[in-house]
Amino acid sequence: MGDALAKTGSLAKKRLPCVNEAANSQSSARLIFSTFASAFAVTDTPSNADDLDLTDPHAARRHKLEEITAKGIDPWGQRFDDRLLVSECRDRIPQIQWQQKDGETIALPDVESEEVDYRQWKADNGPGEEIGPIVRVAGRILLARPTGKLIFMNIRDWTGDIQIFVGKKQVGDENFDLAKLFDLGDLIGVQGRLGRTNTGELTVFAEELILLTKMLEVPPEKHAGMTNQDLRQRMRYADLAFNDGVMQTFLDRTKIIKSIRSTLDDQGFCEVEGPTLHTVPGGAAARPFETHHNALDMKLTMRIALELHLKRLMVGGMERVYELGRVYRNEGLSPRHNPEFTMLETYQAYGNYESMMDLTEKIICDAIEKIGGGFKREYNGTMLDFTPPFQRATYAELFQKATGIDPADEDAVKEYAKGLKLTIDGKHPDVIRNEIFEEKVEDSLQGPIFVTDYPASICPLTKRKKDNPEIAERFEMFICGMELANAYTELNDPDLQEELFKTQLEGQDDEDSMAKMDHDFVRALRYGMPPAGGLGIGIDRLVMVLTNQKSIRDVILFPVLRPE
RNA sequence: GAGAGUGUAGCUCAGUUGGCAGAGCAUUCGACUUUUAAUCGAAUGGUCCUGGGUUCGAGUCCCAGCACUCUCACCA
Repeated sequence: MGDALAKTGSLAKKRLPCVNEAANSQSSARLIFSTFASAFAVTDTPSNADDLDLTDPHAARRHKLEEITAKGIDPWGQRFDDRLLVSECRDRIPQIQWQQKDGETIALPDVESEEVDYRQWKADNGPGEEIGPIVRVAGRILLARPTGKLIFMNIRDWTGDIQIFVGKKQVGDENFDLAKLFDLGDLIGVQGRLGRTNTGELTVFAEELILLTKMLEVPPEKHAGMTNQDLRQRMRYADLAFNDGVMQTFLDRTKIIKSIRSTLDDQGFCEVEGPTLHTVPGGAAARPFETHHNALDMKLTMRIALELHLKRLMVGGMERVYELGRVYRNEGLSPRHNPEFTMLETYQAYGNYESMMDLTEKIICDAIEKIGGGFKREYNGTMLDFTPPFQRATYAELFQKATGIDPADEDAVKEYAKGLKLTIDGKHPDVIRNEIFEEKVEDSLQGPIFVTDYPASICPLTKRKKDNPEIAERFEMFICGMELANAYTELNDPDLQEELFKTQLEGQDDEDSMAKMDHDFVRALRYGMPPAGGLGIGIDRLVMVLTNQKSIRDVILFPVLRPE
């Protein structure tokens, strides 16, 4: 072992002019690299090679890194032009054909099918040879099956996996020696013919191998992957690179968000960016994160909602406006809560909560069409049907159905609350009603379902029903017990709004209340905000439901974690 | 913030009544030119989360702490 190292060491000095003919041959890149190689060769490599424990996976990778450098190959790669994505290789499958000796080409049989034995088929249709396009692919090595003078590898780019065939005779000694220095997780480029192996597997038959980047860490277990939740989130890069389906979930998230924007844009909505630093944390009932502005020496809070600034813009005449952005709430974590999360809020002048219901359906159904999978889809083991229109029911109906009591009967409600061991002292009747509702109804709403017409006093930013001031024109949409959307016919009476800000709801602490006085907002309303419908959608939760992920942390790339 | 569970090799996990620390994958060496989580043979690899305690002896029992997961609370 020591001998081998000594040899490669001297080799490095002899072969300083870059011998990596296989790599990209931009001469400037080579020039830069030979400087790199010489710098590396001069820098003393560990001399205690005899002590190196090569069965330590990390040490083995470091050692291969040195051997690669000693060959004059840049282990960190160069620009790699004209490559095809794996998905594009799949598009070229029809170009793989069988050419008989007389020059006639015939299509391959359905090699993917169980019944077809491609090896036998070739014998029956021979003599001849398989032909296919020359392709260049790049990706991360996920699996390797070396069989002597032959190596099968599976590489992955962000569109899929493909098999690589490396034969010693086919690629030549130099390429083959390089391939033997590849480890699982390395990023490589391959040029070769696209074809099929005897077993019918789509394969790039390598003619040229290029190391694009060496991986120095050890990959997770190749079958089980990285299952530890904490590690997955802490090292999202490894989770994305090695765990099946993770990339797809996040690409779907992007598709969903793009789809939401395009649905709204198509209907004439205008996207804006409100401030994330607020002086009054309004628009929702939540504890804010606090921060401090040095030059102004004042307290600022991170926004907990988008609402009040979007409504100011409605006053200004932006008749259809939305923001799709991050809000921050200083509260507990759970599989459904992350301290920062993405919300859509949108407002439509001259609409009401019913226009928002239609819009919600459209937003969700459009997104489903973009990511595919149909309106009937599974979430967490239950089948959900998103075929519009979604189910609708009033708050009172659902309350009555679940509890058997009339929500208008205050005494009966109080008795029921006592039965649930809820504390009712000093609480507003609507607050008690709502606690019962949350306890008995919400969790059981499989949905998607719109719950409409909430008690007015728990909705301080909502317009009351014309014929019943006790009821607010509001809906919430639930799926699997999760609240996904919340919409109002927006309150635009400045005096009533000011009144609602002033009167704290009975039984609610200041910090629990939505009713935080925002004088400028009330002034804005006095300038005249059109009657409007407003809608908020929890984007992370929507993505959870549409991508069938149980935890919000599986749809947020970098959820909040304690430091390592 | 409360309760329950988990923490053992780089990764995934076993570990019996308290009695020498185990497997698979990965890694290293050997064999193999159409493999499919390749296979076969051999080897290497440990702060058993941390700190105390009980004991002749602790991965295992007790106490405290840390981290994660789940449930609940706050909340969307």
